[in-house]
Amino acid sequence: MDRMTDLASVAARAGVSLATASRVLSGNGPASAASRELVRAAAAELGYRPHPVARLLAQGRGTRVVLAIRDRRPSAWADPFGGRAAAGAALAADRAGLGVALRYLPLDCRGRLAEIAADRSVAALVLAGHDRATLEALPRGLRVATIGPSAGAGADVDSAAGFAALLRHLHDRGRRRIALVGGPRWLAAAGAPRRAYARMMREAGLPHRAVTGDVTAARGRLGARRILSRWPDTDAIVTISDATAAGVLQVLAERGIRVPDDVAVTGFDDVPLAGAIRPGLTTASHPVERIAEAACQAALDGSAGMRLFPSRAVVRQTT
Amino acid sequence: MDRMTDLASVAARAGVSLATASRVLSGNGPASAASRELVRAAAAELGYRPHPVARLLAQGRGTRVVLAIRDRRPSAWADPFGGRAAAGAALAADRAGLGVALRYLPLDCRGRLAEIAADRSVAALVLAGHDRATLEALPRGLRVATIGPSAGAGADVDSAAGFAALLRHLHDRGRRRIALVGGPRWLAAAGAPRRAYARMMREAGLPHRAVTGDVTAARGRLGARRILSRWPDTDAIVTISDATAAGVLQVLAERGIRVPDDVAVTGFDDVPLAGAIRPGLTTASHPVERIAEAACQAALDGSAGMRLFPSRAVVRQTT
DNA sequence: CTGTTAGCGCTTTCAT
DNA sequence: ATGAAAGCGCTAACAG
Repeated sequence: MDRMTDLASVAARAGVSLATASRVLSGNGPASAASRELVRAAAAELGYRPHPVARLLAQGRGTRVVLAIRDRRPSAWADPFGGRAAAGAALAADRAGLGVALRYLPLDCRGRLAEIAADRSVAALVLAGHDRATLEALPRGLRVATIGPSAGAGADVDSAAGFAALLRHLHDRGRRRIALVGGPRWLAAAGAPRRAYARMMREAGLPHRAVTGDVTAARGRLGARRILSRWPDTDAIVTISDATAAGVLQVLAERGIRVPDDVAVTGFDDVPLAGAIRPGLTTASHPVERIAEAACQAALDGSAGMRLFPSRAVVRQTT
Repeated sequence: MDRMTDLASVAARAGVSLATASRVLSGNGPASAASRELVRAAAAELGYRPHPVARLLAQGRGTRVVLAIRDRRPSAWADPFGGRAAAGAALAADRAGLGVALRYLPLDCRGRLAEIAADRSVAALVLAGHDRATLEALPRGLRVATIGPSAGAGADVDSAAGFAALLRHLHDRGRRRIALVGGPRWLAAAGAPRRAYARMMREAGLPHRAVTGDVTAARGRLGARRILSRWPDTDAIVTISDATAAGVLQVLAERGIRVPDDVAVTGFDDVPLAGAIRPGLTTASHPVERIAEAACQAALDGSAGMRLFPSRAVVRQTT
């Protein structure tokens, strides 16, 4: 591969200094219309391509954004959510000439965060699954955005609203004994649904029937069994993940309980197969890629403020 | 944030030259045990962290690996496969101090490939969905690995074997009139299953019954209807994606055709919900993350040779 | 508005 | 085995 043309060649060809060429091509600093024209032309003729790495080094900025998920399970990236987030972030990073790296963070992640901050190849950090304490332990001097609630910059999905919409839908359909297979405390994403459920039940004067699950079908089965034995007259079961809902559906089918006639069921997330199975799973869909994209963008821009994305209820046949 | 220690400080503290410090810390070039010890100690005491960007610039290498998928649909990244591949690649890239950028490539992608090659921030390209012509159009002087068949470096899933295993399983269960909902020509990943099907049917002396679909439930429904009207005595339907299989299952259910008693069905890929629904979908599972990881690694190492990963049949209740 | 000149932090010849 | 010095390609003060 023959040597690629550099800024110096462009400057020479345009008859201006290196600095001027840099100014017009990078868009920073002043430049007369005349030289701007000259430099542009020279760059085009020479097929000049800036060298992002050199630029970043000179500016002291990093080359990649780290997308980190804090979770109890080291396999957290295997969740359907993980891949979608990675894809969204990588798309956004690409627009900035950067790349994204994935990291898994244990629940206690102070050390890891410090490591990330010390890595000068890191341009920004996008954090998911954090709690209050994590946010406070965030090293200063590191561009950060969050996926999920936080005071700083980032993006989030309004899962409280989405979950509430699902509950309201059930209520409208006449369901009054609604049970929840919620998530464990450490699962940050499960907090909003749990609170939305508690609030709705309280306000509507309905009984609070919650058991703890996670995001697997196995725990969905377990949850359903517990619910049916503790509250046999339950007429709806809401869950925090589609897989959990699928587990619930299994138990219901085994026991000859009709869905949605006897018991309605809802999932959460709208994974690929949710709409393809029969009965189609009522759930809420989340623009995960766009959320990750927005968070990535926010981290890079250093813009403060949270952007909230909708959690849209998708009514199918299980309700 | 106070200024971070650089190599010069380490060298000074160790009482050696910058060059020597560089040699021991980067592991390239000779160094006496004595100075090695000195430099290591100094680095540790100072909490020295190398600056990856500077290193990469000095070496003239890029900072990110581009993961590009060639497809007819610009939305290709939204496939379940996309996110998993992105996650795997980002994990591998991270280990090398790099990041991953995602690109969509149209079927005719020569221009795009040239662009990628001209971008000096690109350390390597991992290509998926390519065909023969694409491989030949690959710009020289660019580290490349493929996900999918190729003569060079990369990783692939042995989907021919996986699909054949599924067919053999059906045959063992006594199925003799097996129909295929295949993929369109342009969908590279559909080639191996199609050929495996054609070959198996021929060798077993069974009738060849194939219709064209894609990776959606809608085309699965359409495919199933076509198959049932053209070959009403079909006793098994194999597909190239779980969503397609789900579509097939819908049509079968609508018509009161029992699964697997009357007709067996198989999917392909083992998406998250495949095992959670009832009847559980028989399919083949693919270590997509590990494949992307291996391809990424291969591209960065510049190591030639393809690594083949198994496509493992997962028998559940639809067969 | 423009040119000169130092860096950015590390690698890598080239002598010694 | 080691050191001096020349880059890698670009940006950003600083003068003018």
